[in-house]
Amino acid sequence: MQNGKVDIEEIGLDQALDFFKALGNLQRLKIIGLLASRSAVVEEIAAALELSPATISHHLRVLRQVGLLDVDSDQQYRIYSLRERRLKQMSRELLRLDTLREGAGAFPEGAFESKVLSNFVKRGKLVTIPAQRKKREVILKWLVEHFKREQDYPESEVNRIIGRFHEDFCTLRRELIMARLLTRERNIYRRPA
Amino acid sequence: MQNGKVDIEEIGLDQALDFFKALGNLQRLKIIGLLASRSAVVEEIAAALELSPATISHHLRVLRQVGLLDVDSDQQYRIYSLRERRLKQMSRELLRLDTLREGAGAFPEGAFESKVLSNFVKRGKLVTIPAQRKKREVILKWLVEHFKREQDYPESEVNRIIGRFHEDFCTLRRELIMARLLTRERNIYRRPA
DNA sequence: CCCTTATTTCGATATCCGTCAATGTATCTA
DNA sequence: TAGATACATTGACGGATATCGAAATAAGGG
Repeated sequence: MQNGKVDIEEIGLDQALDFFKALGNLQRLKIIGLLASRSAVVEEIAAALELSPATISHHLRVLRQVGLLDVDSDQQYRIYSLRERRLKQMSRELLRLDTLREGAGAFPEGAFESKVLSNFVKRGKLVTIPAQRKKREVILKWLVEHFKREQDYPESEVNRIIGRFHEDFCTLRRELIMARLLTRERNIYRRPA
Repeated sequence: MQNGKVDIEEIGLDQALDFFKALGNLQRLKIIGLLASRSAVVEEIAAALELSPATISHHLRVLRQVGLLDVDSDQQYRIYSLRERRLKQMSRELLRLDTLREGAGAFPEGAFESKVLSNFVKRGKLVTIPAQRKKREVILKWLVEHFKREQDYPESEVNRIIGRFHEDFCTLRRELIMARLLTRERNIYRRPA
């Protein structure tokens, strides 16, 4: 390996993908295993795995492209060897959860929610109260947005606001309390901060 | 997870292969990333990745089969979550070199060598001395097998033994010394232990 | 019970990928 | 320089796999 070449690089989702793809193949895993004991030339590996040199050459290129192999030239031969440091580095850093999290993006807040809302809210009215918990949660969160935070509401006012969207304000008010989206003390309702 | 079930299992080459195959796919990597932030149901993931629920279900099965996911039932839903311990365990143990070494088998001592020998040795005679270093090494190792270890040989005896296989015993004798397969002190030759 | 909803399974299709023969290229030998 | 050797590359073929629609399954709700 040339001097001054940096061995540690930034690892993103693409790097991880290429790495796992490279190792997600039986022959390539075997090649790694073989090179873990000693370095070798193409024909040796081909003989060991009973594959054609062309195939081995192909696999070696894949492994080289993810930085797992070093190759030295000697006469006509190219001697492949395993970069153990790289392998260890990968196994350490590739599966760090924060890396995966940011690489994958996040749940689109609104993709599922907006679908539910568009299904249950027509022309500003809540047509039915979803029976399924996950959807009901979405509706309740949407409902509670019509309340200001840290402000006192008498029960009559709560009923009036909810009543704008659905006649059964009684059920919805109770659900909001159960979901802890509203609190009640001495018949005074608040939306917590 | 059920009580008493062992979380740590033996890891072989097949396990490693399935694991890397499972992660060697962009959508599945993204799913891991999503579930690293919070657990979710199939349709949420489908919405996040803009794929059909059927496709997500397929990917989730693959990830479940390598033990990366937990699934809990709630109402009609199945809530998938990431088994972080398993992920960490895999990243620690999967790429241990000794595991890979034994899983891959070793170089078949003789596959490459026997090919060289059959090419250069005809009816017990060495037809030519291979010019290429690797093949010459094979021939030299084969030659030195005709010497007993830890035994003194005068030069005339060395020449006689080598001469049984090739007329140019002079070159071969020198090569054997250079390859340290024989040693020479005061014109006495030995094959080291 | 019938209907709705979430998920899985099945079948079909398109794409990706592993493999090898043939060809190209560089290096070494005679 | 011609010829051999080791390896890389290309093209083609076949098998694996990702994807989705449709049908089956499961679990509730009215």
